[in-house]
Amino acid sequence: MTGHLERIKTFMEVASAGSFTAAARAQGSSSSAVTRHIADLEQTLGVQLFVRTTRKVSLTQAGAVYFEKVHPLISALAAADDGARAQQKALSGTLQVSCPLSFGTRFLQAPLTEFAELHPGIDLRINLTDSFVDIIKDGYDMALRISAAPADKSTIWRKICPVPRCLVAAPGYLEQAPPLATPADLPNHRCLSYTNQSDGDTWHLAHHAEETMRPVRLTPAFACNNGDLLAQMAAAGGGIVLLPRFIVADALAAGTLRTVLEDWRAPEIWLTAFYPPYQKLPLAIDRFTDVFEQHAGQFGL
Amino acid sequence: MTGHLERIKTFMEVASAGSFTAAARAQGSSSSAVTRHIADLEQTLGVQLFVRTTRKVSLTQAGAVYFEKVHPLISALAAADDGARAQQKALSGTLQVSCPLSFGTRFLQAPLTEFAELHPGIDLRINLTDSFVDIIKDGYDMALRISAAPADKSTIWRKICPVPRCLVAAPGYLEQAPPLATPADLPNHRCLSYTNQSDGDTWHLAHHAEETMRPVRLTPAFACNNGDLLAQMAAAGGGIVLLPRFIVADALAAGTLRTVLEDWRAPEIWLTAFYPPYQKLPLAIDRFTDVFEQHAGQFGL
DNA sequence: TGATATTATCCCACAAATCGGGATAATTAT
DNA sequence: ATAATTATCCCGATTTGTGGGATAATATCA
Repeated sequence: MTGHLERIKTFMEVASAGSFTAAARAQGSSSSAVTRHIADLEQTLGVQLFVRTTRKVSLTQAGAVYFEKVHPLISALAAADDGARAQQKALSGTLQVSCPLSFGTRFLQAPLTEFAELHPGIDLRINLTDSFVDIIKDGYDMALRISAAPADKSTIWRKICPVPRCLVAAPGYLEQAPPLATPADLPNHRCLSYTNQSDGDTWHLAHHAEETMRPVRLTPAFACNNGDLLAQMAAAGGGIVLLPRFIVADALAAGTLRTVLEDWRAPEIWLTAFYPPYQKLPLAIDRFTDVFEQHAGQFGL
Repeated sequence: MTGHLERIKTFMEVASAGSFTAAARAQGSSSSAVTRHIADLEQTLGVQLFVRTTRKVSLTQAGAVYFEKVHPLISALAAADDGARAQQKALSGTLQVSCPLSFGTRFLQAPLTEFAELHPGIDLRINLTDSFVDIIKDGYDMALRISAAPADKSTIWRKICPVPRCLVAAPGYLEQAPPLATPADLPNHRCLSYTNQSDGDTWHLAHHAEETMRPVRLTPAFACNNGDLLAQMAAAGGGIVLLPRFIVADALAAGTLRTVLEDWRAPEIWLTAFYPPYQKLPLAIDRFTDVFEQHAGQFGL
């Protein structure tokens, strides 16, 4: 029962050549193989496909009908194979990318525009969200994330660049707030926590180049999974917040926020690209990563 | 490289089931077989079809495209197989039959009409000719012939019924002709020979129930490959002719021809059906033979 | 957080299918 | 009549495929 397709191919060869031996030659096999292929096919179909003497081979009516039906199918199958082969190197189709919202609205336009110009055949689908999508289940080709240590073992990931963070608060808040000289003072403050990663209610801070991080448990006054809204809350005097610098850069320049505890640093977090566990990335994904990384140097994080 | 179709089937099974082991169960094989089928397919296509961890299996974009292309093709292939299977028992399609002209014009209408009523799905193609067609090359499903001993080894044949022959001449011819008492007198006569079979210029005759035939070499006055025309020539006084009785029956009744040498008989010839060298005849051919044989008893040959 | 269960993959020995070559019988061409 | 071509059959050898167990990874559940 195995090798059905090969038998059909032999059948088509014989039908075209009009001879078993000619088909064997054309196929690079032996005449016994051809005989058996046809015999087996006739057996499994229960129909005689050829009427044959030792000198003449001719399609039966059933054989002719079968040939007509099967011929375009085999061609289409081969075409499907070729199409699949081409897909690996295809710069077409769709490219589904997930990206954090705050980051995407600030930095994605330039690389996207360039990529779209370079590869107009690719249909870019960008999903801006701050939640961690299931790359495999939801069919993403790439997911950009800003996180500490990629622990995901079911994906491929690649660090793009570090994302500096800083502690900020509104000048108005600080004026009326308790003193703030070291992280030990933080529990007395209103702190706004980012609730996407695991534990937003604990900050880890280290002094200068000190190695070990010290955990600081805070009493959250407000929690949100979006950095921009956290920054707005802080600017409105909501409290202290630990955020990527790029999110608060404008507010810092405008003076609506200012940094606190500048001598302390939080653990490094990275802009990281996650991919489905391909053994070899399709070319389109590769190209997108190239373009994106090229722009990453100019983000000024 | 062999077993491509089986691999594709496994691929489709996995794509549907969303799991290798589930596909293995559904297919009645082992998970190792499934793994290898997919791996081999990916190898030959050069594309990763599934993105998989030990817990999740998901189609890649290339895999999804391949699935969409391949799915209808596999179904169509299976349908083609089923179609071929049905052909053996099909009472549809065309039935190409060759038949001698003189015979066909006299006896074919009734069985054809009945068969057409019984099997309206079959497209009957009757070719009336007195020459021996190449059943295999010209794609006939059946060829009726009137001949002595079927020597054709590349076909299947089946005797339907004997076709009595008789020697006849016009009364007008006989009045002015030399005496005719035994075959030995024939060389002195004008004889009309039928030139389809091998040797029309030699008649073999035996007296009564005598066993051995005696060859009589004649001097042909006219030769033709059509019995009706020979009969007309004889009726016009052209000479003596050896013809199937059914051809001259009307002329005998009308008196335009009468039999001679009634005590002598020519070798038996048979109405015979020839078929392509099928190992098992398709049902449509069988049915046609049935109807035809049923009528053959009433031909009154 | 730790233990359990599920899963894809790898490895290995065994079984099965396939192949090619030679022999055979049939048939056509010379 | 002879030779050449052809489909088929048979047989030994090779290739291929398979299933079961082991393994590593991962998700689920307590």
